Amino acid sequence: MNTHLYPNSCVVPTSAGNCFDLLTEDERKIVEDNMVEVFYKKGEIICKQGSFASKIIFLSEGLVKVYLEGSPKNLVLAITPANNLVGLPSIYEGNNTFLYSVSSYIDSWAKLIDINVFKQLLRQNASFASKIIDILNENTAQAYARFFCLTRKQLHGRLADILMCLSDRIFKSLEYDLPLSRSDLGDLTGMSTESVIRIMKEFKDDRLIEVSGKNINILEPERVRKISELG
Amino acid sequence: MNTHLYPNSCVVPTSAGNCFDLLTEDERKIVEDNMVEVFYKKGEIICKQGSFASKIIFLSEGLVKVYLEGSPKNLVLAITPANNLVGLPSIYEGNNTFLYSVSSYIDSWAKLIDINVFKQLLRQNASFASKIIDILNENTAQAYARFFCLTRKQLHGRLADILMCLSDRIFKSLEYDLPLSRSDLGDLTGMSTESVIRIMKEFKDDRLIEVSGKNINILEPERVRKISELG
DNA sequence: TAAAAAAAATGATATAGATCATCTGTTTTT
DNA sequence: AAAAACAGATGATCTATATCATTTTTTTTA
Repeated sequence: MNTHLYPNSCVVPTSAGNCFDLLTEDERKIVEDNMVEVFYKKGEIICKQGSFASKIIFLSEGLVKVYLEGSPKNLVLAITPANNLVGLPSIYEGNNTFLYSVSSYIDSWAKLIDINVFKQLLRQNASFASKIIDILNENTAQAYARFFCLTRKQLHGRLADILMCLSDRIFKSLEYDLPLSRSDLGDLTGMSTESVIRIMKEFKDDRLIEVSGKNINILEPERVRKISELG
Repeated sequence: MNTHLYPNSCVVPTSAGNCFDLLTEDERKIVEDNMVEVFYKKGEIICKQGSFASKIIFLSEGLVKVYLEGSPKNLVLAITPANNLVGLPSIYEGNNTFLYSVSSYIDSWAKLIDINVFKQLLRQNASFASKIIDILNENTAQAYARFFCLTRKQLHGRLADILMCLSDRIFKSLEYDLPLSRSDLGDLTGMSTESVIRIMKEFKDDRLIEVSGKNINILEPERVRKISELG
């Protein structure tokens, strides 16, 4: 048994975009009527850990990070691209506060849905509830993979994991313009900014990737993947 | 913001024991008819990560660990006492294998419920589904707390966290006979056996705890809690 | 377009915690 | 009851990675 069962841990695999298709016409109308769409500038906080959770967040455009607050360093649980739900764990009856904070990496749009309306839909529409359970389980699987990545892999593996994850799941291309700083990457991989820079340079010197400024080009995806798997 | 929002991360707070109360008489009958009760000796594997998940596990008696397999070291996600459901994430439609392995710390009894029957109940009984969502969210909150503990706290904090967690949530007493070896504790806290022993000795020398063999007595719970909070 | 601020880069140093080696008790197994 | 295996304990050493200090480059602001 090795670690190759936990690749691409930074982000949830599929989108929750179509979960509302399972609602009836009437139910969709209720959602529409109890929803506002809000714009967030790059870097803004969308929800704050510990605050009262009155909304479920559907990210319609953008890219956000989901993180636990901690001093001196936060812990990034996931990065979430467009068409995903955020804040689902706060529908748990015993806890009506946000488990985590969410902030935007880039300009983003979110639809905020009233949490009581959402809960009511869960109670009355079992196939919708079933779909939400699927999404929660996907999130759990991702969190476990990430948990494994950050606690069992070392720096090279963690950075390789993130680079491939961004390529596979966010940008869907081997070349991409990273909207994150090296310090953001450090946050994401649980390592210091300096270590990110050093290991990026190693990867560059080994001709695994090409880096110029914000542009990343993965030259040897299979070798990078190997590094991510071996930790 | 500090870490005191994530205490007691080793184990899920409440029990799932009563979730079946939300079923109708007929539904409960269906569960009974599609369930077997199995005994597991101490140390036996109850389910194996990656294997086909055909059952949901309800632990009726005992104490188990839920872990991800990894070489050279596994990652313990949670320890779960009696009256809890295990294996819920495998009800996710896209993935019918166990996300994790489960093995018993002590002799245990489990009721194995057919997964398709379970899924059918979710689809037809929305308040049952809603309760299962609550349980999943509780598990998620616990996993995040543990994630934080293992990635942000250092050894003293992690060991203090486990000792208090066992006291608060499993044994419900400041004094308890630990059914785990020092090496199990290392697994649980993500540290080496030697470090567990060394830090236990420090706690003992500081008169925070009393240790004789398997017996642990927490003399200064508030100070131990403080150490767990400060990392 | 100059000045200021932020991000990236790099070398030197420090350290938490693992690993290794060894020893002593304590259970299992034969 | 002897042998073997295991759990606990302790000191010495090693290493991955953080932290600190400084410099260079890029971006933002005035």
